[in-house]
Amino acid sequence: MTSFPIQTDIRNHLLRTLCAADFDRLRAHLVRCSFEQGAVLESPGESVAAVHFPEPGMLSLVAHAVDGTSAEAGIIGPEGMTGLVLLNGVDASPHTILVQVPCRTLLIEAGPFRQALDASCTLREHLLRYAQVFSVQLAQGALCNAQFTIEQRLARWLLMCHDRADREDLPLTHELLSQLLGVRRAGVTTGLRVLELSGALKTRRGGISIRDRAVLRTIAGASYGVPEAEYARILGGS
Amino acid sequence: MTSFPIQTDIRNHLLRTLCAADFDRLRAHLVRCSFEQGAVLESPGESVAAVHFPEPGMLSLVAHAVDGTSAEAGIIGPEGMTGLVLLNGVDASPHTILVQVPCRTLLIEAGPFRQALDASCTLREHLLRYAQVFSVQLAQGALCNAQFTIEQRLARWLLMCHDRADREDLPLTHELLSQLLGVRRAGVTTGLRVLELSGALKTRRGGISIRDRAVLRTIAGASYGVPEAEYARILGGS
DNA sequence: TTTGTTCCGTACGCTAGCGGACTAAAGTGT
DNA sequence: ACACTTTAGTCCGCTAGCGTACGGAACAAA
Repeated sequence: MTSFPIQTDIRNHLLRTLCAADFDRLRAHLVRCSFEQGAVLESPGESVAAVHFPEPGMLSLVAHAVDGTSAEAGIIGPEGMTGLVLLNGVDASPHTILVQVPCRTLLIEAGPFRQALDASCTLREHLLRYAQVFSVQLAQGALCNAQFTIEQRLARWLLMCHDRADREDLPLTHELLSQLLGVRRAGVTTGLRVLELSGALKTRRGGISIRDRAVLRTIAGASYGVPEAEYARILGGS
Repeated sequence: MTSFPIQTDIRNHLLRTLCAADFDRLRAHLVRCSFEQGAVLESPGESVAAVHFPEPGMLSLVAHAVDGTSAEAGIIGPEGMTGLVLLNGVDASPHTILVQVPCRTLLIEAGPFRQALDASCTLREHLLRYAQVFSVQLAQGALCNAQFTIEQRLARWLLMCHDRADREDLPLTHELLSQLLGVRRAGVTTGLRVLELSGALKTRRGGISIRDRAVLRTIAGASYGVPEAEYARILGGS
């Protein structure tokens, strides 16, 4: 027999901060899932079958050009959800969503999700506020890609990942980071070496341990913080 | 005496494709406005007082970092609207929206806009579909800034601007373009020279005339097209 | 232990784009 | 007609980051 989750046990902030009535609306449809690194939750052009509310861990939204070049555009973790496209009344998007740091999620299928949205304005409004913050994150990512160095963008990315993964050691290869940032693999290696020399982190084969967020924030400079502040303003106190 | 606009006279695609009932809901609140280049429709942290539905012309959504560096993240024209932040139930965003190519808009104040949204699901769904396309545009912009050259990004930008402005001659200085793309002014100059030599456009002091979209598309390559296709798929036929 | 594989460090030559600056041309105001 | 401002073209030296590639280290399988 399946036991439905209890709201206060949930480690996804969006679900945690739903009012009790809205949470109960979703509760019977929520299914706990678990994903390894590399799992694909959404693919370009495919109908989104379900929405995920991640618990600690990290997902990437990856944008693709028609020639196959791609780069990460957004990051999703326990502060958010996947499937914003459904919230906007659309069935599919041209993006990929994939798991970077293994995580559990609470899944709800598209049908019941849509029904719940139709049934509750407050639920819809809650999730739309997150959609707004996420679009701020996308815009900020565009800015960073245009204006900041690899080092700064690495620092920003690691901070954002660390915020969501809730662990110090992140299982990330340089190759993976290079694809997400849209830079060379060797560029990531040298960038990470600088961060390591400054004491911000330790690198291992296949992994990075965050050691000093303050140093990372210094290096990230102005590239980090805007979406985070917006999240706190809009969804932090609820 | 003010005469309220007639739907079929309107040159904003979102308003044009509203169902008649939804349009009538907005109609009495719509006010025609006109803006020069440089006009600011939204500022960081300021409550959004009104939503604009542009007619031919072009607006930029500009993202800012905390240190003042900025770059354009999105483009809005007659296919869309400003004030998505209100649609998402939030009062203000950290972005600026400003006019790049002079245009008229149909304005509706925040209060009546919110009332109309509450009164009509179909209206809200229509506009949310645009919000989805716009977020695809933001993600694609992030990808382009990470992966494409100044020349390609210029070509993409000019195509997107031309799509919206409905005129061949665009009043744009190199300085302005450089701020939007987040590159050097001199970089724009040399980039535009290449585009001009390939016959894509003519430059004048303070302006650019689009001559050959096909050439521009060739140069833009894979950087152009994804949000446009998504718009056609989601909102084109309605 | 050996073999194969994945991942990381590094190096070399090269290019795009930067920062800064100077000049010329095109417009504007008086 | 004049001075002034804005915009555009160009150039120099420089750096970040690219493409490529090689060798070694860590790990996994046998």
